[in-house]
Amino acid sequence: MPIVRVALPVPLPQVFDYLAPDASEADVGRCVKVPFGRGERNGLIVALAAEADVDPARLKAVHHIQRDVPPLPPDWLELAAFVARYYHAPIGEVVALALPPGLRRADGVSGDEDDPLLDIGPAGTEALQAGRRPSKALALLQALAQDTPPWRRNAVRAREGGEAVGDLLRRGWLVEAALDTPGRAASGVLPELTTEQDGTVKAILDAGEGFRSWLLHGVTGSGKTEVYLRLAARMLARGRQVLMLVPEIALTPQLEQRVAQRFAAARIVSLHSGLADGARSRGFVQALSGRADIVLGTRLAVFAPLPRLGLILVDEEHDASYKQQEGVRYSARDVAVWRARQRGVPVVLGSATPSLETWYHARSERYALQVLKQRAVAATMPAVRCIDVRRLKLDEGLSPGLQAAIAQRLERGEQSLVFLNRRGYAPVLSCPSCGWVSRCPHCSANLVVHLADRRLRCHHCGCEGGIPHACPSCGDQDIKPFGRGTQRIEARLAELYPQARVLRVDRDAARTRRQWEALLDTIAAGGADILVGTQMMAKGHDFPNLTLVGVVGADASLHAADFRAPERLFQQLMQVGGRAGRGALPGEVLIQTEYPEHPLYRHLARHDFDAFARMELQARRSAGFPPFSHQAMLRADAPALDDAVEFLRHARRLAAEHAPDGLRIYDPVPMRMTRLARRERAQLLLEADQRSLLQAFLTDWMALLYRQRTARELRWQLDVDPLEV
DNA sequence: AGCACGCCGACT
DNA sequence: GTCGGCGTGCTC
Repeated sequence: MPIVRVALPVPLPQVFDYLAPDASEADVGRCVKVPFGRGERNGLIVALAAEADVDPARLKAVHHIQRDVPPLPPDWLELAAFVARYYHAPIGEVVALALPPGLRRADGVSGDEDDPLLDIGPAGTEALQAGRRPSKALALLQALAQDTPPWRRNAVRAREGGEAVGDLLRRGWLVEAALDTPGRAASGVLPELTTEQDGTVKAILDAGEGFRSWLLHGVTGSGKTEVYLRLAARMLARGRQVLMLVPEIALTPQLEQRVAQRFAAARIVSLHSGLADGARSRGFVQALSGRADIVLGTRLAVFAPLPRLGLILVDEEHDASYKQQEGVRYSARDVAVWRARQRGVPVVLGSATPSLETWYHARSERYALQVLKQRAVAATMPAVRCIDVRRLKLDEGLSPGLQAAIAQRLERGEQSLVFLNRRGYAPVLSCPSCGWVSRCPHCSANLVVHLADRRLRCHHCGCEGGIPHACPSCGDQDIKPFGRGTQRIEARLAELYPQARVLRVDRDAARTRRQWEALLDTIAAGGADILVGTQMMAKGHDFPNLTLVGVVGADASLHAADFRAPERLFQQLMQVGGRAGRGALPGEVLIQTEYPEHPLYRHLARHDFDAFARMELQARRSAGFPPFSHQAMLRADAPALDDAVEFLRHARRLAAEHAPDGLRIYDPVPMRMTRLARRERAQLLLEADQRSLLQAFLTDWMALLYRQRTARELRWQLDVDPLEV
């Protein structure tokens, strides 16, 4: 009687054995429905076993094996096992996170219908000429007629008014086109490559098909995407699949559009958490069955099964959103590199501001390096200058120099951006007479003043209330917002330049994708003169008429406790600086600072990422921080801090008993933001110079910790390679 | 994580 | 006399 080993979505570090009378080796990698406890669960068969690990009398039989979908291949199971092992997460939780929810339910997935290539048929050509009355169907047909055929059905569907695609097919306006190679470019004319781009493409292709990690370090505007597309084209032409990871959902539609335009014949699947269950399952199954040619998505797309995988691309590899910050805390970028090695394919990590880990790997020749120094678009790097604000009288945080620069842009009809990483009107409301400040009742944070909708709001737990008219503590009427956020800057700019159109771009102004796109459209259409924005503005959009970026309040990150703060600040400033002068007009970046001589700003002014990276790595080397050591963080949270700390002390004692030489165990400390949403949090840092030493220890330690019984209100989790310490 | 079992305080 | 508090233990 065959026994199957099933991974179940429970926080237990084991697999569970079941009887499966009709199971065979061909069922490994299939989803199953099994009885569990007194209920039923969906899981994944990860292996066949000859004998059960437990008393055979305890075995139950599986309820149902899902055989409508091809099983997940062995390399995928290995990938899940690796992630479970490396991040010390239960295999069942890894499987639950990697599989689309719909698929896991194992109750029939309609997924793998083909995505046919379409062209305009004779009836369509007739309809275009017939001068019919306007309709949705005709509008779509007309839009398509402006474009180069063929198109994938799904790509047509994704267009504006694309719901009419079925209608067009029924009418015969669109017909199935002949098969084509997916790597063929849609439009005959490709953008010409710069010498650098060309060299990079050649170097990566010439290195062959085997595993290799590449860092593609290209300044903003150097045309990294074009390099990705050329590489992808070659892989598609060879009949291979391409996996392309991007940081955030917000940026995927644009890229998807561009990829779809370039590779009309390719079946493109996009995978991200914003997708409905059905769409996510469909995409996953298309990848699994080998029908999808390109999988484009956010970090969870790294788990897409790809039988013909030929290349992995990780765009903006430094981006923090590749690291999951809850549950299984995996880094999609690191998993991508592992996967490339496992499958023997190249992986290209691209960034204008690489993470110092990646940059170090490239310098120490573990990764191959390709550099793009020139902007592909006809534009020079922006001039970066510090405004020393130490002896200046600021007007709501704006220096005379910055104001003059803005006024000059207004005169010339160009756009300015004031960049400030703090949304709201003011970070706190406070009473000057008794010292009361607006504190969040659930977090160790202040409530932020939002004057736009007259609310006090906690940016950490989301709780909010009205703005009091008098001090809740002493009754003084004279309570004031202290400090500055985007709303306050926006208001002051509107006063200073009444003729200008001031537009705020932050998470409050762009809460939905629709709002965000509307803002981008307004900016692109020249409907704004001055932008006030947070880091949302730093990413990937071209505003040809934007020539000035003013940076306000950056100094705060200069002396932050987190050793990665300078890295993030430099990356952010370089990214936001890259927004200036991407068209024909030269750009200027003005940084208001009290430390105009700070090396970080000096390197930034010279656009010298390498010098900054060398300096920062030197500091990390002497402090023994990553990448010169490897870290893991055990975090605990409970209603009372003492309980969290007590658990970590206990964990530390267990650790000390088993600790090998070379493992550094720090003391449990409250987290920087101790209280969050009514829970108090503490953490315990572990560090070792050798990754293998740390990993071996963690395996033993986790086994001990999983056996501990803890109070019900205490929660803990391990974070391997934590981003925030 | 769920969900049972199980043993002590204030209620129809 | 019971409803329900959460400690403890288990899930193939």
